[in-house]
Amino acid sequence: MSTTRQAGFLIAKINQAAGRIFARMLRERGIDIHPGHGRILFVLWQHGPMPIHDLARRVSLGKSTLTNALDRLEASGDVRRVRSDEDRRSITVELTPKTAETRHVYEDVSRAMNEQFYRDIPDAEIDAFEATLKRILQNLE
Amino acid sequence: MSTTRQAGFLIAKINQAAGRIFARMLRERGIDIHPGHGRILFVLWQHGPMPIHDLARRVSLGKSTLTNALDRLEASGDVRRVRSDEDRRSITVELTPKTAETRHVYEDVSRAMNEQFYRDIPDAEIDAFEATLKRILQNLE
DNA sequence: TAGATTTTGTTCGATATCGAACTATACTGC
DNA sequence: GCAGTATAGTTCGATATCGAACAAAATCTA
Repeated sequence: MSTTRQAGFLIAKINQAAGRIFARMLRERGIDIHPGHGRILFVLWQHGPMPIHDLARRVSLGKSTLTNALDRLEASGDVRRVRSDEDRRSITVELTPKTAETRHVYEDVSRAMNEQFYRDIPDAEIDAFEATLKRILQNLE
Repeated sequence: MSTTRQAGFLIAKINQAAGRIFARMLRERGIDIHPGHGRILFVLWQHGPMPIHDLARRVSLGKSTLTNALDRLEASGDVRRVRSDEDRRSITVELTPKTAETRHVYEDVSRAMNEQFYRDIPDAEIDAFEATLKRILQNLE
């Protein structure tokens, strides 16, 4: 493997920069959501209610991070925790109606973010790029 | 821009997962360096001493984050802060000889990390991928 | 050259993230 | 069924990261 390979470094930089920009955009629109929490809502919007351990896997955050984040999202009225009947250990996380409003703003900002992200990059290159991202993600899981 | 675009989300996930793996690998080899601090050392190894504001730009971390991280790296004897003579506001950060030892381990781990990252992905695809990463980084700066 | 502006770094308070240890519940093999 | 193991979440302590406000030094402008 060549020493010129530096994907981890580049991705970390991009993530820092993109996270700052994304948080600022949301803040300017009156939504005070940290990117990590945004990812949680995003997954729940996409896939519906799910237990915490599934959620942790899908957003790639540690369990204890989820506990903390869900405490906060529950206090602000965005999600609910429901203990499962089949498995009394498991807790299902579901969105409240309140989040339907923020969803539009979140998606607008995501779109704007993507536009900046991919400015002047041809569609074919973007497709290839995202395909590689998915392969890398599989390699890490 | 299609709604199927989700680079930010994928990159955030990859960054979380890769960061955890990277930190664990370093810890197992007796080096207790958080990925963020590792990036700082990496840049200094690559480019030599530089003022804090340049460093912040190159690692894509906020100024106040750098202050904190450098306090820690200075306390552990890895870096030194030297106030510049030409510009009395500016502080140059330089590595101490101590870090020469950790550099080998860090580079070994980076290599191992890259291998896992890019497992089963052809070289041509990797080259294209990293080229796109660089373009995206420019779009965010 | 004096006052305004810009740049550099720090301080401060708030929050996110992690791993290790823990509790409670479920499963498994005998 | 019972002892041992595995799994789901939480708690706890340590650390990273951020933005806003600040202080000090340099630069610009009139």
